[in-house]
Amino acid sequence: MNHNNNVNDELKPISVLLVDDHPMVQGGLIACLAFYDDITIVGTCSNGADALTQAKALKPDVILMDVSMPDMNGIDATEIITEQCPNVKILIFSMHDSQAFVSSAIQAGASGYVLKDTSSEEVYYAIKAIAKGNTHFSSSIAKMLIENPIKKESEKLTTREQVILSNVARGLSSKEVARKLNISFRTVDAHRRNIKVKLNIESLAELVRYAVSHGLIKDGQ
Amino acid sequence: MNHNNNVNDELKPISVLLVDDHPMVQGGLIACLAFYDDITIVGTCSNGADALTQAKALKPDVILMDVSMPDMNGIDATEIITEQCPNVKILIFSMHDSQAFVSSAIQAGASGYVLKDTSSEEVYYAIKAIAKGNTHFSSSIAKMLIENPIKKESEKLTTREQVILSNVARGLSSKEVARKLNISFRTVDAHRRNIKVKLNIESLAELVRYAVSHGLIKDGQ
DNA sequence: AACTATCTAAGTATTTATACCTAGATAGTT
DNA sequence: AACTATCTAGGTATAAATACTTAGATAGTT
Repeated sequence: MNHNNNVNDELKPISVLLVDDHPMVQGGLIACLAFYDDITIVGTCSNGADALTQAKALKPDVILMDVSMPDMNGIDATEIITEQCPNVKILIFSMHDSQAFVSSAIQAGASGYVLKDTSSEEVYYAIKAIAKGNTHFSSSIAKMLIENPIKKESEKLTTREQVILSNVARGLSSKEVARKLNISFRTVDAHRRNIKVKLNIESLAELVRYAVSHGLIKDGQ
Repeated sequence: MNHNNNVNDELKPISVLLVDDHPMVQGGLIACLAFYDDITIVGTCSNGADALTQAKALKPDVILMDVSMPDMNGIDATEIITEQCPNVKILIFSMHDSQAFVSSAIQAGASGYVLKDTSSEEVYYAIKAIAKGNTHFSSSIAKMLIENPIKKESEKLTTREQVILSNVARGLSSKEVARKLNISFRTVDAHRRNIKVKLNIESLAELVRYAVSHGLIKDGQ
C-alpha cells in the first residue's frame, strides 16, 4: 500500500532519527510512521548524548526529539546538533507546552515543536514540513508564540540559575543542592536571591510555581 | 507466532483497556502488546470519564491507566472504577514517580504502578501479574515504597487543610496565613505538619507542587 | 584596557520552617 | 458513654531560608 499521495515528492524517503526515552512512545512512533512510505526511521536512541553520536553517523534529514531525557535533555542536544550538523532539522516532540521549553527549543535551533497529544497525521505533516525547510508548531504552541513572544536573553534565567531553581523546586534545600552540584551553599543562596530579584518574586512558593509553569520541572514529579 | 510460553495460562486472553491521552503512547502500547497473544486490547480512550464508561461496558480484566489526562485524571478515575467495578484491576502507567502520586494511586485502588520508561516486557509481566490478583511496581517505585511506606489510609485533605495549603502555596508564611484566617500561627503550623504527613511529603516545594497539580491553585497565578 | 555578566563564596543577622511534644473544644458516630 | 475526627494552640528545639554586605575568578565584549 502506498500512502504517498504527492507525486512530486522526492524519490528518496525522508530519513528520521527517533530520540525518546520512553519505549512505548518509540514503539508508537515506529508503528505510526511505518504507515507512511515516504518516511524511513533510520535509527532510535533514548538520550541526548546518543542523539549527537547518531546524528553525526547517520546524517538523518529529521530528528524527532523528546525534551525530558536522562543524561542530556533534548534542548541541549538540539543546540549541539544544529551547530555541528546544520543540515539536520530537528522537530521537538514534547508533552510540555510551557513557554520556557518552547522558547529554549527555538533558540536552540529546532525547526518545529509538536506536543505528544497530537495525532500521528500531524507528526507526519510536521516531519514533511521541516524536511522541506519550513517550520511546524502545534496549534496551541503557535498561539502561545503569537500571544507571548519570546523574551530577550537578558530577561531570562541563566542555565545555572535554571539548574538551581529546578532543584529547589524539587524540594531540595540549599545545602542539598550545594552538595549535589559540588558548590558552597552560599553560592546556592546567592543564586536563589538573584533568581528572585530577576523574577520579582518574594517567596519560595512562588519560585516553585514559576518552575512548574515554565517547564523547569514536571508538576507531578 | 505464539509468544505464550506458559502452557498453564488460561485459554482466554487477558482483556485490557488502554487509557492514555497521548496517541503515540497508545500506538506504542498497541504495537508492543500485539506481540503477546495472551493479551487482547479491547478498547482505548483518552480521559478518565470515558474510562469509567468503558470499564462498565467492557468489563476488562485490566485497565492500563495514565495519570495526567484532561477532564478527569487517572487517580480519580481509578478510585471510581475500583469502587464500581471491583473485578477490574488497574495498572497505573505514568511518567510521574513522586511519592504523592504513587500513594494516591495505591489508595485509590490501583494494583500496580509502572513508569513510562519501562520496557514493553515489563508492562506485559505487570499486566499478567495484576490480572492474577498480584501487584506489580516498577523497581524504583517499589524501592520508594519500602524506604518511605504509606502512612495513612486517607490522604484526602480536609476543607481547612485545603484552605491552609492553598494560602501557603500562594506564598504566604504561616504567620500571614494565621493573620488572614484569624487563628494562631501554631494552628497553621500544626495543619501544615498534618498535611505533610497525610501526603507523605517532606518539603514546602513538594507541597506547592501538590497544590498546583491538584488544582488548589493555578500554577500561573 | 575597560566593561559586563556570570559563577563563585564568605560574614552577619533575623525570620521562618520544621519537628517533636502535649492537649482542650466541638461535633458527629457507634 | 465512648470513640473519632477536626480544629485549635502552646512549649521547646533545631534547621533552613532570607536579607543584607562584600568580593574574587573567568569569560566575553566593546
